[in-house]
Amino acid sequence: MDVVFTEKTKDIIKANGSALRLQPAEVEVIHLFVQFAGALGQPRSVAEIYGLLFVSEKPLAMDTLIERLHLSKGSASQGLKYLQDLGAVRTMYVAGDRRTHYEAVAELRKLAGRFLRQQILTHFEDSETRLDRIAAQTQKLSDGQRKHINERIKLLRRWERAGRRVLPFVLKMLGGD
Amino acid sequence: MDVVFTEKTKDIIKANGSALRLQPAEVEVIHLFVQFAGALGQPRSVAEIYGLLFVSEKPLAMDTLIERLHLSKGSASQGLKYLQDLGAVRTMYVAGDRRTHYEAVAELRKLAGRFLRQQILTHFEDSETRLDRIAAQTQKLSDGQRKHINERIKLLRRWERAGRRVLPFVLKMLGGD
DNA sequence: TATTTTGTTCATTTTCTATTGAACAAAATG
DNA sequence: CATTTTGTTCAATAGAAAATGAACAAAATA
Repeated sequence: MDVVFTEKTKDIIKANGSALRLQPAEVEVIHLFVQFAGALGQPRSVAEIYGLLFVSEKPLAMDTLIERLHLSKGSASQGLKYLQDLGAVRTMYVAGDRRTHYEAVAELRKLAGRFLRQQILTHFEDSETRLDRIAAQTQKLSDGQRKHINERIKLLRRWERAGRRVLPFVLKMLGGD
Repeated sequence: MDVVFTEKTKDIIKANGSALRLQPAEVEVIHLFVQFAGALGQPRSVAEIYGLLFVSEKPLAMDTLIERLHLSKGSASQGLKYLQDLGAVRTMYVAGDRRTHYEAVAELRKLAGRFLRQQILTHFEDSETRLDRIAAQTQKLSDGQRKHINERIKLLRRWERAGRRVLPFVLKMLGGD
């Protein structure tokens, strides 16, 4: 008796070669990233993509991610774009396959650096300008208030500087991996 | 002719004493915190509360926060509880007023320390256990896969240790303010 | 003890974010 | 050049998180 595959199964086999179902160990690693992403305010789908690429031996194409993680095309496309912009994923060209393949960038220093820069440093930058603007708006306040608010502005300036100074240090400590 | 206040106006005056409307400078400072909170995934109302306490000369009662920020009772109550648990706000007892008054804790070290501990360190802790569990689940994988996944686990362990080591350093650098 | 003040809790609603999937585009294939 | 493959974009939807306000409780006050 011939073995007959449904369309869907054939597609899956064709696209993936083998190993469709996520292995328990893979699920766990992905789950780890999903949790951590939650703490950092990153969307689940992005964490799933990064997680699967992280555990996978070889670079994966978008189709594979979609099938194995049950993502929509849109999520996969956008998630990969986001990760690429962040520098958390890089593309690899695989001979004889015209699909773009992705692999996880697994260097903590790069990851943390990019993330912190994008997420935190941005805000420092425009807070500088904003603080100047605030300092110019304190005339209408009572004496006590004005004095106090100016102290606060100074404090915020110090915080900002401290934050800036810490960053390169952190990156150095996250060093070689 | 007598001046007659509506109930509402009377209440406001009674509760607040003066200075109901937020000053532009105050709005700006609050806005700064709101933005930053966004980057850290904290709710707007919490940032508003902290922001107003931060710019205010004197500790404020919940009523005042509700009126000046147009918060609901629920948000104010929950927000203050959250900030207190985080150590970002402390209560002050004001003579002759039985309402609890709050003031912002404005020491960067304390703020950052508590926040990082609550937000990040927690996840490190249970990832430790989880990684052990994953390591025990790699038998069913192909040789290549298993080898690769074990490398990844080692890497994650190093990341975790690096993260832990960085924290006290950061706090020391955020030092005296 | 009745009333007011102060504050919490939590079910419901609102608001915001992430995800989906259809429509579209560009390139490769036959 | 029609078709398939690969991928992007974006309006609509689903889902999650935050805010609301009514109900309740505890303590102070009259």
